Amino acid sequence: MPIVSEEHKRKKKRQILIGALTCFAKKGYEVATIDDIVRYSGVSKGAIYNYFKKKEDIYVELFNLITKESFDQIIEQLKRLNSSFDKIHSLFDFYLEENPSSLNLNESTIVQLEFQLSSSRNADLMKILDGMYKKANLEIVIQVLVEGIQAGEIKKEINTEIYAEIFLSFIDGLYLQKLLFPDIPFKDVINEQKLSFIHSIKK
Amino acid sequence: MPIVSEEHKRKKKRQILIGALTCFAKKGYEVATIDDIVRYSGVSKGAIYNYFKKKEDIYVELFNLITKESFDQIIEQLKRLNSSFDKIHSLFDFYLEENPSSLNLNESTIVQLEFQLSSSRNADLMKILDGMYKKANLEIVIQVLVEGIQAGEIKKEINTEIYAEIFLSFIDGLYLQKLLFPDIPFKDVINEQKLSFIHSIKK
Amino acid sequence: MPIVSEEHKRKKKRQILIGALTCFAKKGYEVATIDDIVRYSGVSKGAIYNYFKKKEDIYVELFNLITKESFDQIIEQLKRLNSSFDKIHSLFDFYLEENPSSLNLNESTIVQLEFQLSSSRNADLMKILDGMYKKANLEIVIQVLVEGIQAGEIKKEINTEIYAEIFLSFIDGLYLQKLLFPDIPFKDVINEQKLSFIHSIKK
Amino acid sequence: MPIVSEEHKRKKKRQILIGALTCFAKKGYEVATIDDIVRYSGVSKGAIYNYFKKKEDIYVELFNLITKESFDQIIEQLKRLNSSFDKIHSLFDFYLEENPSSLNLNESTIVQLEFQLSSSRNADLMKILDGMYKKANLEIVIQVLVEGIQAGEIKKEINTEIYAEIFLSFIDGLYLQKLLFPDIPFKDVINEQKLSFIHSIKK
DNA sequence: CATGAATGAGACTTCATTCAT
DNA sequence: CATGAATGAAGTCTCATTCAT
Repeated sequence: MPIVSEEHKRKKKRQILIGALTCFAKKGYEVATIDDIVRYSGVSKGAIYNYFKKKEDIYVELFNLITKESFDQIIEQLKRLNSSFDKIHSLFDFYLEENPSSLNLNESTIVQLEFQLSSSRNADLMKILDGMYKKANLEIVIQVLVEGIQAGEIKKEINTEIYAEIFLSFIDGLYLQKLLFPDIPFKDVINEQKLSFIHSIKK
Repeated sequence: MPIVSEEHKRKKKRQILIGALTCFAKKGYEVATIDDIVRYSGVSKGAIYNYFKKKEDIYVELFNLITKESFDQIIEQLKRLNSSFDKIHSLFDFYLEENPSSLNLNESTIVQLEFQLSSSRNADLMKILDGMYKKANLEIVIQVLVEGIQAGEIKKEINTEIYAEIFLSFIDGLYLQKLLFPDIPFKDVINEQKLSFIHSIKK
Repeated sequence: MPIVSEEHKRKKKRQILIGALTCFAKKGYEVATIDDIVRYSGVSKGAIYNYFKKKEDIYVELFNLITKESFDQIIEQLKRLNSSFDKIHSLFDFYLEENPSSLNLNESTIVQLEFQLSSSRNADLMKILDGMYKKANLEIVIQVLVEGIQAGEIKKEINTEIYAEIFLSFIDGLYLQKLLFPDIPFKDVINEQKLSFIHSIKK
Repeated sequence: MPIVSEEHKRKKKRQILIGALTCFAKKGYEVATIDDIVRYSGVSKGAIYNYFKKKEDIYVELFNLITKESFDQIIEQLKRLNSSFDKIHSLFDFYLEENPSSLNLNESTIVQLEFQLSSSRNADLMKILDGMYKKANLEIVIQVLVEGIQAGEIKKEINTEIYAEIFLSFIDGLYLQKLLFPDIPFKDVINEQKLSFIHSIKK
């Protein structure tokens, strides 16, 4: 099989990462074993170590993948909208609806949450998260708010960073709540907060 | 008749739990070892196993302890206040300020977050969390809102559960954000969201 | 069993080292496994790691032990002799006769040879060997020669370091030859070289 | 008829062996990996396994190669000399000077030493070494001594085998010492031993 | 023949738990 | 009850060897 295309390599890596996603989501990074990933990805142990030098690297690359894919999707989604408020609606909705990514949203979410926790204890992970996350999340929201101000739709007095933080805190927290209490009517919770949020920033 | 007093036992258990709190906060439940707890608590390994049957039991009891102490404190704090809005202010502030508990707040917070994540993967933990957490958090907020409605300070149309969820999601998320970006002006973020929140429910 | 005497600990360590000696001698450091050492020492895997942080540490401590024991024995043996030539005879004989140490001489020899080879490839090992070996071997021989000069038995023109090197090279090489060709009459080889050596340095 | 010429095969094999020589010298047989050999030889892993059935075979053939080349060189060198003492001088000098072989002497030396150690633990290797080494080394020295006796230059009472052993022990040991203490003035050590040796056998 | 991706046995090491003292 | 040495299952990772292309 050797002398294999770059394409093949990328596919194999993705196959491993998707297997790892399920494992890490189900059991958590520490508890999930390489053998679990072997089982879920269908890739042999040796092959996994051809693509990743150590378990942690799988974790990091998986986080990058998840973040990048959701980032791309948000960007795509926002491009199609004009009004800032539509965009804000869209942001609120984004994180909580199934989307067409090949990555399972629930799995991605829990892995992302755990990665964030891990990062708070590990300087190396933190650096990665800092680079990825800030761009991928904080900046997007700030950008939407800034555009809204420029378009005269949003009050210019508001501190965009603070409102972006409010938004992200709410979303992150909602993820957690959803994990814990799957039965709560999250749609309604989102809608109420959405209104509240928009009301606070609307001109 | 026990050979050592119940009092002594309780003290020893607490000593272990406080050591464990630091360990779990610093490294996470899976990575922290019993030997770490030995080091941090000053209690020998054998003794630890006299008080707890397994590592997980330490985790569960620690979570109970943290939850109970913060619960007691909140209740205490709320009792001293009359207006519903004062209580809501107080709730917002509670989680983010140092408080007089013997338990370190930052440590408690990260352990609680991790426990919640663990719960979402482990039915046994989930049952414990379900019992504790709902009471200790959701119900408190709902209770404050209900009292506010009865006192005529808060709109009676609002769905108290939804607003309690909004509150908790925001707080949980803020915890995470704080772990990740310790430099952000959280006081301001809280104040803005506080205003937003109160505005939405005020009569 | 805990709260155990230092004596007990030293014994256990020695038990492990003696097991390791056999394993390393039989298979070589790289090929011998921790499980081999478990089998030969009768000490469980976990216990071994209570006494040694890693496999290499066993190797190093074993080398130290072998070196120290043979050093002590040589010193003891030399102390009982007066004439320099008796001492030189004794040195030649020392390495090739069974001695009363609890350590098997053949095993010790091959482990020492391998350790020397390893050292030439590993700076850390080299440092250890440099400290131990030089003192333990080169210095002893030089000392005997210097005393012989002072006593007027040995020519004062000779370079003691060079003759010590000749002696050690011969002995080291003889070890190797003995491993390879156990049937050769080593006693005779030693005797001839002994005469030759003494002749060269005798006043 | 073979698809590639025997000549090509021999060249490729030699290329692999020379790469392996560097690897085994640098890291030792056990620690050096096939991938190391791939890197150093520039021959792909699959190709290596076309020419050698297993790693050990590379080791054995490498040892054969080294031994044969040095054997040929010594023979060549000795042929040009007449006096037995010149030959003995030449033998002493041979092992410690750079020579025109394509094989690096230092690398060859350490690989040879390690191979000898390995042999003492492995009957298969021992058989190979027994065949090669005895011819290549012991016999050469004996032959020179015998010729010296016949030529009336060397005492006829000496046991040639014993003196050959003395010579080889000294050389082997000197190799080891050189690895361990590269700074020692080996030229002087050799010269002294040379004189000693010749003095003992001279008529 | 050449290539290098794939395989999995097996190495080292850690750590929750037990138990002799 | 307290202690910490002992245990061994189980995890991560390496690497000789195979084999599809």
